[in-house]
Amino acid sequence: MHMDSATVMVQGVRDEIAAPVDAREAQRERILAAAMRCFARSGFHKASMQDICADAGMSAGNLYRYFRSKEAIIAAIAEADRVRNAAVFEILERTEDPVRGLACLARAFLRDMHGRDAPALCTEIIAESLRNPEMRAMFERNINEAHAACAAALRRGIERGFVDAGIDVDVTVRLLMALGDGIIAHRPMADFMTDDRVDTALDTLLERFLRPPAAARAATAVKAYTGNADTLPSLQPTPSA
Amino acid sequence: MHMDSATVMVQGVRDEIAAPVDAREAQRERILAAAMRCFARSGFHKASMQDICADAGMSAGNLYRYFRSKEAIIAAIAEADRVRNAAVFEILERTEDPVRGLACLARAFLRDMHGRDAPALCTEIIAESLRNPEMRAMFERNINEAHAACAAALRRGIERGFVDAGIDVDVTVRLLMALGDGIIAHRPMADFMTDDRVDTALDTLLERFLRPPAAARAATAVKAYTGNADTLPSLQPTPSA
DNA sequence: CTGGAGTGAATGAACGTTCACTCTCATGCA
DNA sequence: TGCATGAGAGTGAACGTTCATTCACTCCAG
Repeated sequence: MHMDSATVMVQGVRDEIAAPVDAREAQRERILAAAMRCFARSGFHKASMQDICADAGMSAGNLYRYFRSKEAIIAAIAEADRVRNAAVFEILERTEDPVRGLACLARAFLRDMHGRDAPALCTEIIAESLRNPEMRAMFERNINEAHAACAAALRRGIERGFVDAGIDVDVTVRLLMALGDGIIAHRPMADFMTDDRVDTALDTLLERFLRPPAAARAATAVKAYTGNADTLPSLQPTPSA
Repeated sequence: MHMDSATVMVQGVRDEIAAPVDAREAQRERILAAAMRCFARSGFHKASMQDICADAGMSAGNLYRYFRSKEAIIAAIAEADRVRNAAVFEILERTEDPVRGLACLARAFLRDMHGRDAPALCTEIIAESLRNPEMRAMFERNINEAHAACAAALRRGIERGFVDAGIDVDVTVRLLMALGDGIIAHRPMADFMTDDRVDTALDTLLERFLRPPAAARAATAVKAYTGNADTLPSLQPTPSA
């Protein structure tokens, strides 16, 4: 935080300090990568600082020059998770039809959460959030951002006739998030949950759950979704980029 | 295990040995209850045996007379969880329409998983299953039982026209389980997720996701679901009970 | 020669587990 | 009845280990 604003303020002499700052940041990220592997392998509390040091190829004393404590490392990981997630949720703002947007987002989310480490880490963060108040505050901030983005998209979709006006938007959004986190946790334990089968089923679920019922759709002037489930959503051109 | 079969074999003289065996079992359950509180509060690895002893009102030495190790306590808790879950999934076998059966099951499941401890414990078990192979084996046995029950119910429902024949049964089942576990984890962090709002949304989701599409339904001779979402499923009379 | 990068042994606390011990009480024997 | 016996319930200090964290130290570039 301090680093970031300092960097901006001295941008004119960036060359003088960029090297050391970047080196420091690179070391921090090396430690974070090692910590994520260890935490995914053993959990926050069973993984020891010695494990992280060994994985990062670094002595304990040196590691403590970059992170004040184990808690600080955990917090940094949760924050990195938040930033990465926030990026994924921007898909919704660039998509006209929120149902297709959610399907696209789900694909991106599930692709991001592949591998051995990501699911274990994600689930560990949630489990820890249910007991550690500081972790919970962090996770809630994360999830409230995502919730706001999804809810706004759904309400926009309702106005434009893409989405059933009868749904309970807040509960629906949280149900979909719960589904996402649940899939992340369950997928590594079921080898038949391949990407394409899950994608197809999720498409069907989203289309049927969120679309206005046929009767209501017929009565609506706005033409709602009529394409097939395999088409990617048509992205709106983004004015700023 | 040994105790159980022994008890059966000497049932004629049960009075002589019933008292000590029951006392032992009562102590074991007292320890398990304490351990569940501690594990829910701090997680499997951060909760210490001293914490559990204090919560159970018992010395460390005595506790080890009832459980060989901390791992053994964790295993016993996971097993108890499995047994309790298996009971809930029997609802499906007593219900003609699996969509209503799943809605009913979801209600029972969410009611069971209330309180402060149950969600934290359930999530902790899943998180631990993603790294500890022994815990994973136990959890997979648990979930495969449930999966089989759900999948059988859905296939039966497809034959009878209650459920869309086009769904991917295995993936759909696992998606619904993921949704359930996700709700358990998310609900404590969102106070608007009240029982009735979640139940209503889940009813809608299940009805729309699983029912045959309107076109297919009209072409089917079997009359599918036509009741409203608030009605409880009509339970079939169970021949054995 | 100064200051940041990096080391690794040392520290005290806390961990899971063990063990020598006491207490209680039903039973066997006088 | 009165007493010795021993098995099971329960205790809590002690064990060796591992933990997160610290610190006196070396190294090296500028």
